[in-house]
Amino acid sequence: MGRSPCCDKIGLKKGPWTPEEDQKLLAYIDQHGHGSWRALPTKAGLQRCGKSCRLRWTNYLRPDIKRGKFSLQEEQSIIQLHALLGNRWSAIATHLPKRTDNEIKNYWNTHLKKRLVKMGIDPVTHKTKNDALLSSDGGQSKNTANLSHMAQWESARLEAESRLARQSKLRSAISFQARNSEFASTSSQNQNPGGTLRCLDVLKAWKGDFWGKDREVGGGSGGNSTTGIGGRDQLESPTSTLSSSAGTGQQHSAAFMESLRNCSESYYAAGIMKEETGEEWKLNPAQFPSSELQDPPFPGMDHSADQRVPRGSFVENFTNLLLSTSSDRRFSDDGGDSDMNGGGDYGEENKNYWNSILHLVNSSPSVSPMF
DNA sequence: AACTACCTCAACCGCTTATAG
DNA sequence: TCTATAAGCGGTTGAGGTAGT
Repeated sequence: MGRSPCCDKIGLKKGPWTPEEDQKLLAYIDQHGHGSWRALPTKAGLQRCGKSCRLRWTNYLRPDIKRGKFSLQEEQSIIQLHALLGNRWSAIATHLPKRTDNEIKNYWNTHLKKRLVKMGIDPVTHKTKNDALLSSDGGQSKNTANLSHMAQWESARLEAESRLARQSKLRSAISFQARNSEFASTSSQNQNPGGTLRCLDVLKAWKGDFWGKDREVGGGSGGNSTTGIGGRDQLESPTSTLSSSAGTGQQHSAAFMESLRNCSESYYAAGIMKEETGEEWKLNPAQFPSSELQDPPFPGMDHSADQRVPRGSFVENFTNLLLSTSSDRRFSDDGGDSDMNGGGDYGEENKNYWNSILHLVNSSPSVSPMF
């Protein structure tokens, strides 16, 4: 399988973009959408490869990118999501809709990682040095295995969500031409920058699978989604409709319409609106067998029934599981725990740490304002 | 002022995955 | 099923900026 020559082609420019090039790219995408990135440079009159154009657009020119300093909350979000997802920058970026994966990655490597190291926390494992020593005792293989198992499951979920997103993007691209005549610009919509509205909130999907959907729509019991208007719970998470009843779609739409009043890009809004109301995010059972999404081999869960109701508090179980890897706490199958050997202040710290991660993904922090 | 070391981040590289034919 | 192509993603690089000496 031969690799395309990309920028090695003679005559293609590399390096920093000039304002003139930016203008050309912006003007072209404004008018036509990006379409095929490979074909774009020729059509737009740019001496660049398509890949370079795509990166310039996604990382810099996209109109909805929030640039500048990261807020404290954004920093916390990144750290916590990194603890959960690792170096999955694109996945992390979906939780920080106005930030690009590249920006988050850079910020992590240049700021946050160093800060964690200074604090004595391993930026890879998110464990303190003490914890690393404890782990080396070797008495926690079971809990570590559980955590690993969960991480693998989460990875599988991310991949599945990713597939779904790509399919939806494709459909969007197809419908783009039709919408193009109505809207002056389609660039944001077509690209769906950072998944602003389509954020693949796999973690919420996960939560939703276990907790049911009444918390997802209109409820927003946790975190900052207090108004129900313009909040991510209602707007951007495609997964929020994955397992909800058909009736919730209208609720989504209503909340979404409300949020549109704050949206300066009507074309953008309309494009997504179509998808929200058009059941774009409904699961295709053929591609997502229910078992794939609803059968996590997770301790403490009752897998026997169709409605997989956790026997205990899912958050509690999850936190305990995570915590157990550092405090040698056994995790029993019925959600209980026993043999609390270590912990103390340190265990409490860890519990708070991981609880904060869960809180983050459950409550859709204030980093999520849509526009 | 001049030099050096370090930092930041836009951009590139190359691998992986998805998709069309 | 196989192959070629396109796109996405994460790791890395290097030019420009800044702080320290």
